[in-house]
Amino acid sequence: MPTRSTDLGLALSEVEVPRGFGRGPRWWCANFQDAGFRITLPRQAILEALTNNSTKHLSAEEIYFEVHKRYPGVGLTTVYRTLEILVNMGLVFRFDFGDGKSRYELLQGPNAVTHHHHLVCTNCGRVIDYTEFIEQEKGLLDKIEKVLSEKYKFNIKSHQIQFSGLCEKCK
Amino acid sequence: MPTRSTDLGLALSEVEVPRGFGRGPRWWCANFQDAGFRITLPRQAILEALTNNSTKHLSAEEIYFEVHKRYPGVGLTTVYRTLEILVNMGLVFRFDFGDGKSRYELLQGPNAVTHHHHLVCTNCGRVIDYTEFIEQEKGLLDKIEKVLSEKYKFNIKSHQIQFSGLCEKCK
DNA sequence: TCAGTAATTGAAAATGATTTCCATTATCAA
DNA sequence: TTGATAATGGAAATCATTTTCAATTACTGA
Repeated sequence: MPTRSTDLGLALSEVEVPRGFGRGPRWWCANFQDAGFRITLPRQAILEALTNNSTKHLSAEEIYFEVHKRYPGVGLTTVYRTLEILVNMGLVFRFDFGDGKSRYELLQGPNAVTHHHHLVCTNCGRVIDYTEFIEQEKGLLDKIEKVLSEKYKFNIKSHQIQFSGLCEKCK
Repeated sequence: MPTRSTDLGLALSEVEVPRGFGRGPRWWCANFQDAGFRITLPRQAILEALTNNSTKHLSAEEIYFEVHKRYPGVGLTTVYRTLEILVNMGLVFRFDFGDGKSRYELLQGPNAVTHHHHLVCTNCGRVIDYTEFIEQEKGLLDKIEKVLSEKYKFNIKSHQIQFSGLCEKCK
């Protein structure tokens, strides 16, 4: 049985790897070790949760609940700490839709979402990931990124476009 | 003397109106009254502070300090309440650069900034308002806004573009 | 001009997301 | 296997923002 347990009452199962992706469930291990971080069970659990929910915009607490389903020993503090590491490493992007809590999305990995363009209702908080104009946006954004990187000496890691307004119900 | 005082110890001075702008210091009064809100001294002070600092990205507390210089009787609670009204009316835009506090910028009025495109350092929090590519961005964004408004039945009020990364010092 | 009335206010308390503290536990290089 | 040290979880602390509430104020109609 591909399960092992620890004193904390955690259990790590093997993750199903979708066919067609070049990188397995532990694609991030090299990132961690190169940066001097250790591979721990809580971190594996958190990355598993992020990978399995890459199309959602989970908050830290929602990630905690998600992790908690399978690894009840992992604490909310560790979720926050791990997310900070992941954001700093550029593996995860932190969004803010104005509802007072940060939201997180995988930037790299087997289920990474690469397009972070949103339509946000400022009243009810509904978020739509729109995928129209990807190509046109990409062309312009790449050009802008190149120019800004050089002019302002920034090492640009990501970008976002956000339209805000009122959705049909809230108008 | 163009100053009057109240029981709260407030003092409202006349505001210098820059020549060349079509709208005076009270351009927002109609917005407030049409929406059923009253014109009060604290609200005048807060709009004055926003107008005089339109190129900065002030937090609620910074706006409070700014207001406090001339109107020491105005409380932080009122600053928050007024900002919420202004954001809902579309006169002010609320940003979040990831440092845990919201930032506010005038969308309308004599000193309004219309271009909300930023380059943010995720380490030190430095924010650069870049003005390159305004025309090209505008063309594409207007087109996207039109299509998204119709498709998703949104009443879009504003947009933002944000590039995140590390500045020269933090690399 | 002058109340009457409901909106607005400031201070203090409450809230809620995130961080810090610290004693315990787990990872991994030697 | 072991020891140094990184990582952990729970509790407490922090900090931005919101709520509560009694006092004050702005605007309405007389």
